[in-house]
Amino acid sequence: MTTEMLTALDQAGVRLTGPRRQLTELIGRRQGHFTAAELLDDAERRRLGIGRATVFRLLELLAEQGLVERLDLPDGRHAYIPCEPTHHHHLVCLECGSSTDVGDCGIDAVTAEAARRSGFQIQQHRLELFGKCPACQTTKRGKR
Amino acid sequence: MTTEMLTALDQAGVRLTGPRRQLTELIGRRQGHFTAAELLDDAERRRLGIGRATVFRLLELLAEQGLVERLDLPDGRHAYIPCEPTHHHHLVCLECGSSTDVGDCGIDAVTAEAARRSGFQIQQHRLELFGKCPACQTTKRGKR
DNA sequence: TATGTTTATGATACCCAGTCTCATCTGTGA
DNA sequence: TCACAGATGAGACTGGGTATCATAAACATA
Repeated sequence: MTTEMLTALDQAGVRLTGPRRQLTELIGRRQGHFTAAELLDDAERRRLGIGRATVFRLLELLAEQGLVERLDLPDGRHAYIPCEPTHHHHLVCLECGSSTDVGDCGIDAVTAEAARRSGFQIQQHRLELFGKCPACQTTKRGKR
Repeated sequence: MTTEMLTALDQAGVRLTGPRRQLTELIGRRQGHFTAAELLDDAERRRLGIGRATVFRLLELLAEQGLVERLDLPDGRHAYIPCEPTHHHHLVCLECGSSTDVGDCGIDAVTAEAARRSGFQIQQHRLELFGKCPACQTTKRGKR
């Protein structure tokens, strides 16, 4: 995944700097969603000397490329989640934080129906699903 | 709407204080979504002497009662929107900020399908639709 | 391989939304 | 009208994110 991100950044015409390589590496090691603060912690723990601003700048870049998405957790926190740059929705496990992407699942019909009822022209939508992943269902306890 | 909010607050067993009456009044005057800062501005402009904390406390209270909902706008800002305390979704006009509630529109089928594909147990979902309301479609320009 | 330009960087100050604390005030039930 | 739990405002604080700016590093070119 790290390599995917790096090639995507390269194609976007930005420089492949040390900090960017290291941070994508760290993102690759994480599974599930993570907050900017967690990523920054990772970097500090390894004494990479990477600044706050650089972390946010990279996340913004990755978000622009659709390689990462900002997520609003039900508890109000913000998280980032690595993903494929196609339109999709996230299914987030509230216990362990892991997530899966799901494709359309018929959401277009829903937006069309809402548009019909309201007269709105719908330009974008956001659907986030929260629950319990298969692993956490069987273990009865979250991994984290 | 102001009265609805007040009776709901009363039934929730909290006190109907001056600041709460004034703030629900201000919320009633606004149409569409508003940010906490805007509400605070309203209060300051009228020299009501209402503190930041009180505004946030009231919004939290109203949110608990389902009379107001927190919304994450596409630009990342947070807004609040007055609404009925039943499960529904919001359709928000990106031009004038007005909004409508829409009922289920078949979203349950979508979440069921996503659950089937992923194996997740879905506990909650959030669907937000953004677009252009009928009025803004005809005027070609936003009201705000 | 050296160079020069352009982009990225880290430090730090800052901004904004929201929360916490605490002494004071006020709604409300008796 | 009184007593007191609950609400208030001021202001400090937190946490996520941005702006600024002098310095450093990537990389196209020679």
